[in-house]
Amino acid sequence: MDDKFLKPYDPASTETRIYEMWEESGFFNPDNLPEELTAQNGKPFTIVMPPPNANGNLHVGHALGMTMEDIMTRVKRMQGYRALWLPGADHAGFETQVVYEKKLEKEGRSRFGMDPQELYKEILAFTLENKANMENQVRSLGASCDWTREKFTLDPDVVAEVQRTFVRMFEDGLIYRGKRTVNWCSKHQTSLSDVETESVEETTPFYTFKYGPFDIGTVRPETKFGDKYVVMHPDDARYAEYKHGDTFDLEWINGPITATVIKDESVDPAFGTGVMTITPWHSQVDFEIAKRHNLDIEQIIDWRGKLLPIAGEFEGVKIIEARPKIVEKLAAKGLLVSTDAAYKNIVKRCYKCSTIIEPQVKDQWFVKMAPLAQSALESVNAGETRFIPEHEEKVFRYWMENALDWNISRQIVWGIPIPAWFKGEEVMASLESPGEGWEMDTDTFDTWFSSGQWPLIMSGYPDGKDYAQYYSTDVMETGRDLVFKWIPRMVIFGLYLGKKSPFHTVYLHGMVNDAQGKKMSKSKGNVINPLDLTAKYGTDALRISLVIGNTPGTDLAMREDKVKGYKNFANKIWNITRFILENTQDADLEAARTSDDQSMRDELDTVIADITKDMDEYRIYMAAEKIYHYVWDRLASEILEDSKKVFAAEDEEAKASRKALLRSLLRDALTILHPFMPFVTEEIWQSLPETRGMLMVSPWPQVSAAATDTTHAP
RNA sequence: GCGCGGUUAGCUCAGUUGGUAGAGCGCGUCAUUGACGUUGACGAUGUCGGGGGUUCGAAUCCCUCACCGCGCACCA
Repeated sequence: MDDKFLKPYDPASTETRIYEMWEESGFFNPDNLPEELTAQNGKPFTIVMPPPNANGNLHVGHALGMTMEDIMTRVKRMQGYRALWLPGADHAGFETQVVYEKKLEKEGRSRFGMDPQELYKEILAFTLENKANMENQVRSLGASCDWTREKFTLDPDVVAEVQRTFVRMFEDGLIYRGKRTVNWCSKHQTSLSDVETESVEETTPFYTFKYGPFDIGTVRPETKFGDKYVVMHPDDARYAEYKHGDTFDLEWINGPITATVIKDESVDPAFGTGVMTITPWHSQVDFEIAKRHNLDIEQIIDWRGKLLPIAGEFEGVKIIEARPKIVEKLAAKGLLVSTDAAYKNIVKRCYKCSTIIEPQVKDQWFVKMAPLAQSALESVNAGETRFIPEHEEKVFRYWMENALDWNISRQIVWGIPIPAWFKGEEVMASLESPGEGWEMDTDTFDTWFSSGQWPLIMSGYPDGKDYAQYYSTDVMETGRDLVFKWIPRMVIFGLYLGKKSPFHTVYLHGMVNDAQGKKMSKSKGNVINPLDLTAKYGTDALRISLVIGNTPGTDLAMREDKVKGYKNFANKIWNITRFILENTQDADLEAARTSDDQSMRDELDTVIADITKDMDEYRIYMAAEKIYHYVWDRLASEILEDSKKVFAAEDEEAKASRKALLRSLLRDALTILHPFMPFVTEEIWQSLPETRGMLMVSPWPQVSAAATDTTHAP
């Protein structure tokens, strides 16, 4: 017996060595798997790793995802599949640019005024450094992914493919240039998609002003300078005397103006006075009304959030400061009818800096979502994509049924350039310049535009050697929060480009919260760093503590004492091995089995069959718990205790039988535990006299048909 | 307002097609020079959110109410 078993299990001196052995073996690449392993099955099994953002450290949510994906991959590999887990890294456009801008701020610098190319180079250097760091963190979690196939979203071939998709969609009429209302962040100076904003309910005073013969309500007096249309429902009897197109003169903020009556069915007669004025440039709804009636659309607020010359004396004032002054002025003119100070409304804010989003009208590229969403729904209806947990499918459907056209233009440098060209009013989508006088778009793609194509690109689309074999992929394992941000986009692109749903199963894990179940956040100071935990308790302990009791889609409260408990479990396995090796030095592994021992062997077979089924059905949390119980409560507490009596007695046949049995149980227990706790199990495997090669590529135990039939409880 | 989820032991949560409630941690008692004190044995604590229904039988299926969490939202 190896002397190392005389001391407690030491993850620190084990994990790096074991990982290097695995990585050097080449078995993370399914093309290299031993023939005798893949002979029984040989089918591909593919998981695409959600590419972590290369702009910082992994958080504990990453640790959960990586663990789940690694478990699925390892089980399939041991079952003889050509298991391929494809790692990647995301440049994470806006996210990374925000991180970098914060860094610049700390250094007293600003992106504005910097040469864009210089800024790009700086962020690239920053990202590449973080990317290497991130990759090592993924390794330290034990991830058995194929690094030889790793891609970065800014690799030249990826960029080229994403740009080709844009051109193709433009040619197919699925992408258009539109002058439309966008979510504008005046701090970050870019438009944002709807999923990059958050809506917060806030108390904002609701003012009612006299507007000629009408009373009109607003929470945004600062936008009212250009309001020259007054809108009401066509069937509102109170205003029947006013006809669509009537004009009238009135006294307004900066003097007399002429206003026009507009009748539009979108106005709710029950809200306020049933009359409103509109500011089409700074409101989505107003913009739609203006378009329906072909009305003038005028910008009031500039891109920095300051009032334009139309505001007269208020020109150049920040809107937040202008508001009370405008109310004051209207009140002085006797035009303020009432103020409801307790009014609650929804304010949209930038999800990164919480700056209030200013709707602005801007020329941007939009993806026409309706036909794409329709195909995604049809695919799900046809059962081509299955959600775990099932109820998440409803969330997916809701998004697909309500998908608005998607703004993919970002006014930031850190991203994939949009291959679009302008010449006067002319617009072209093309990888090359269409000719003289054409200027390329300076905008970059929304990151989801590239990450939406990730399963395709990672599996070699359109003509890579892997593509036919590994697309579509098997499982997409990711966080529940991405069910409407990322999943729909992957399905859409997968169907559009690859003609198949990009994965047959979507496994969504819940969010990892703190011990009290509260969301982790830097401001609360309750963030748990997974690497602190692995350093303290070992990676295996962290992995299995993230898995046991964690049902898909349900949030997990991360408690350090739980990790500590599973560190004890890793050591328990270590000591089980010590006991067995100490007592079976002279074992004949082929010794005849007593009937007692045969029934113990059958019992493990039943457990194996049971957890194999759990794994097939993605009940990973349950499989893990069953193995844990078998190893600790049955094997250690009962079978080992019983064995002490057998060894102390005189029955030589029983002793010989038991010795062989214990070795057999240990080997299979290590095997089924390996996907969950790969390091300690591999380390022990390497020390068993009867084993050859690596546990990582040892076959998953085969059990008899009788054991497989677990439906008939005794 | 719409949607989704949750409500089970002090805490965090399981409970796979309905068959008299489980785990970990915590708590209590006892044991142990033992493979392991990073241990073992035993134990206590639950009207399974409330109400109604279906059923021989409901934590589990249906209806309803309450509360908590999350997401979405172009009511000025």
